[in-house]
Amino acid sequence: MSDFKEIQDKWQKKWKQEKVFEVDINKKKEKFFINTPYPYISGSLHIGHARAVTEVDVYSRFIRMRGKNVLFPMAFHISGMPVLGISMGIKNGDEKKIAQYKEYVSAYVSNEKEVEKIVKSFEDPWKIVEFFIPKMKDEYASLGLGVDWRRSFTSGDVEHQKLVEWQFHKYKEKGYLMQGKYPVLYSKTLNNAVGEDDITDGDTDPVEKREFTLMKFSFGDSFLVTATLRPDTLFGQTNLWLNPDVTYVKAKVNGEKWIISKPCAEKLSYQDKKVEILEEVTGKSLLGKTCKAIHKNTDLLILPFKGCKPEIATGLVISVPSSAPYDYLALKELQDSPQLCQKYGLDHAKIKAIQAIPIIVSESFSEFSAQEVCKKMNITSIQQDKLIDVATKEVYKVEFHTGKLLKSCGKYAGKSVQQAQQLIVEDLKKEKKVDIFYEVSRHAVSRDGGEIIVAIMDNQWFLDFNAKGWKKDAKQALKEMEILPNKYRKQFEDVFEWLDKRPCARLRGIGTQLPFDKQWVIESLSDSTIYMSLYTIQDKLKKYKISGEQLTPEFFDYIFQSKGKLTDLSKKLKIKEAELKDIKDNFEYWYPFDQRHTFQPHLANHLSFMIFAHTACFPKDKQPKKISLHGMIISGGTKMSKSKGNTVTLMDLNKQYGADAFRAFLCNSTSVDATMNWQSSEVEKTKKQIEHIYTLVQELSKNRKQGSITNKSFLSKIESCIQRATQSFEEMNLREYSNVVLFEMPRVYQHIAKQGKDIPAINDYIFDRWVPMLAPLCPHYAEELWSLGKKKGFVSLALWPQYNEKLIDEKAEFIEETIENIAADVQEIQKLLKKEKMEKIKIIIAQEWKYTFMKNFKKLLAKERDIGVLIKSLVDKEHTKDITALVPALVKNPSKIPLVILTQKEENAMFGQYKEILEKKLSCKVEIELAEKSKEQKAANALPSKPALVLS
RNA sequence: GCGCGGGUGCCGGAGCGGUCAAACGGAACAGACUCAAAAUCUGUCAGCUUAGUGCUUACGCAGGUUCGAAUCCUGUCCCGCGCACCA
Repeated sequence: MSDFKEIQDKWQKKWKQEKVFEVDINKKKEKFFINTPYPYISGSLHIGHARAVTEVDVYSRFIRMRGKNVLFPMAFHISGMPVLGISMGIKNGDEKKIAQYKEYVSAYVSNEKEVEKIVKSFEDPWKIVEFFIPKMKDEYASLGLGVDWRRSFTSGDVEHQKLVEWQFHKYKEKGYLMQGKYPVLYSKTLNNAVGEDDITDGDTDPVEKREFTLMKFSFGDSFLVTATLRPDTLFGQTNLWLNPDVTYVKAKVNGEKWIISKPCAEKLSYQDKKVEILEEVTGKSLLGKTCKAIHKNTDLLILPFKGCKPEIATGLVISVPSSAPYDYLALKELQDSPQLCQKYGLDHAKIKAIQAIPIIVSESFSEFSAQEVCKKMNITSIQQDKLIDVATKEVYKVEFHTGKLLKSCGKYAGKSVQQAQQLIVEDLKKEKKVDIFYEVSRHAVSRDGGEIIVAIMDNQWFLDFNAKGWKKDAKQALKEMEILPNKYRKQFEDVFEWLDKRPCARLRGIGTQLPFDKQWVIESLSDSTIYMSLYTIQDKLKKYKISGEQLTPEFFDYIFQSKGKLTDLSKKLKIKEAELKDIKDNFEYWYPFDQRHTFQPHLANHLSFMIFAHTACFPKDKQPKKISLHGMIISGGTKMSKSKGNTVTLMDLNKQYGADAFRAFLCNSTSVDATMNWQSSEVEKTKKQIEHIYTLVQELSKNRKQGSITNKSFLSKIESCIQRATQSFEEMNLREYSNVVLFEMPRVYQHIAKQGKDIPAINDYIFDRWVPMLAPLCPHYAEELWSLGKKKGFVSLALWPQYNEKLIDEKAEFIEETIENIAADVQEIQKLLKKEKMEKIKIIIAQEWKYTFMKNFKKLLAKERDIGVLIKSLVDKEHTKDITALVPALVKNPSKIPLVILTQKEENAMFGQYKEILEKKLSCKVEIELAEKSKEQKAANALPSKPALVLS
């Protein structure tokens, strides 16, 4: 057996040398442009990266063999934070990152000193890109991809950047961009917005932004400002909590005097507020005083609760003892203990008089949910904070979804909690009694140790998907697009419906600057929505040495939108007319792309943006034609991750299994849209299977000669294999296709090979078909077999076999099956009889009338199920008894109706023909007789294609 | 919570109104080949039954529609994924 590695390298080299996959305009052929999202540079590639490209490759190889001019290009994405993050990590001496990248680099470079030098150079992000891109190309190529690498680029290349600039000019012209306020996670030390990977443990314990409602309680010339997540409990407020040990501040916030915690004052200054601290106010000094309620004309007592933390929100909390377990317990503690009140100098009687106000009932709680949940969970003390947190969540969950406001809530009575939250905040906002404050969901720090808070950007750039007409255009484009599988269309529609505004630029990261506001960098999902168009012209831009300055908006207007005049543009940009025309011709020939194949979770973001972007930038006839989606990939039953150690890189893959085994496993283990589970033991089996096929085909190729094949059943089976493979492929059902070439074909071949007849002709026939059929799946083995079989040219460029429908012969297959069934039945009976030797087998063919009956019955059954009616219409006087017995049995078990119903004569002839074969196989005499002439009792049991058997 | 997808035999995983005890693969068991093993091939692989083509219980759970449901509907439990600046 030849080594897969050797074969793989040999053919990959040949493909490259002979430029097999470099394609140009060919007006004689129909073009097919397929692509998949460009991968992000981040180190070694793993099998997760490989799924989309491999599926595209297998499928596109089929399309190519069907005679189309196939373009499969690929590029690389480097925008955004990750590359920058790597380089910053290395610069900052992040040991984990340095070790990780040393490992990656040493996979390619053996000299340790050299490795160190290279990793050090990664302090410049471009060095990372420069180092990894060639490696990634090689790794991709090792999968046997038919990529036209001449058209490759990165999202940092000038051509790409100019394209994106043009795109954003288009957005601006159409009014699809807007600026506004936007809350972001923000590091105080980095002075910048941060993402998950900038935050310590941000990936494992994500930080969310929470929207608090600030309520302003009048207190002399100032306001005591509390923060709550439950504005719906407004009417249950009984008092105010603050921490007696904390020193608060009085601060001027947008002109008003607010009493809040010190950290809060600082945070507010990041949230679009003007803040000036006036003086300090101790918590103690406020205890026992009152402030004005905001929803009615009463006073609220200010009471101590040590659970109020100055770091969270304002450090002041409004008390709702009916719904909030903390409030209920804190109040109860004071009410139960005159001593405690005395300690704080409070009037116990006044506190004792405070009563929880019922405001909400829900599915599982009464109007005193706080009290109830504490009782249920055995919470008796304010000290049990872990339990109280759980209780609070539980109450909130139930009340939020099922709660209704009671009469006590004035005009909000009868509203659901969800509705009330919105209405109350809206109304109070009008009266200027509330404000909005954002807080992080947990204490978090950025990697340099700085605190994470929420800041409001007030000139954030947004893509406005609701801008005039955009959605309508996108929906229309979607309508005309093919979605595979189509079940995802509805999801697209839903996503389109809720898409609103999306921030599209950031203040940091690698990428293209917003051309009209250069402090912003276009965000990395927004800069990768129309780059597929660049594939059509990138090689020409390089060939004609077009510079960045020449790639002006007019240039793209002309190429992509046919705006402007060739002669004027040529003069202006100093590009030769012929060159401009060639570039445009290329775009016109290849675009739009025929298919984009990608990961299903991209649907709600990338793919949707892509459709929107295309409607904004390209004419109607250049919209994407088809989107196909694949499922995710897991390893050993769980998500791949470094920490689990179950990541399989393409380098591992190449060492152990090789491209063909991987391709076969990928396509065969599951359907395209389902989750694929990588299990090395299973891959091993697939590898064996393809090696087995390789040996088998190699052997059979040695004994070939054109000739006629008498076995019709065999021909029929192979022709239907081709038919099935072809049809499956057309629907991109790679699994079914691979089933046919990996399992069905060898089975059929081995079955016929055993009969030992017409072997050279059979070998010749199957070789010509099977090898090309294997080529999309296992291109390396297929090429090798093709050349071993002395065929000319690349099988990758050969034509896909045509199937001959006329040879697909249900009857022939049926006959063969029937004979095999008879043989099996005989052996079965023999076993039951424990009969070692048989002298004779009598095959008794059913009575003639049963054949006509069966034929009629089958026809009738298609539209009639009523047994009574069936009997009535089928019965004849002679066979009443038999028919009344047969009909119910056949209705109940239609599997007894033969697939093909022969005539008695045909069946008799068939058995006559196979008599000798049966005799040989069963090694005894075979006698055939018609039931009409038989004296055997069993003769009555015979049915079409199920003769009665009598052994002796 | 919202949205989407899914729960099938020892396992992976097809099937999406009748030919379904359920494709295909794997494991397991028995047999052939072999000195032996691997590979390969053949058979068995829910249970019972039988001179064969028969019966019963089965496709998360509970109901329903239908002559007929793994497949359609309703409810219910469980699992996975996405939820916006993150590529």
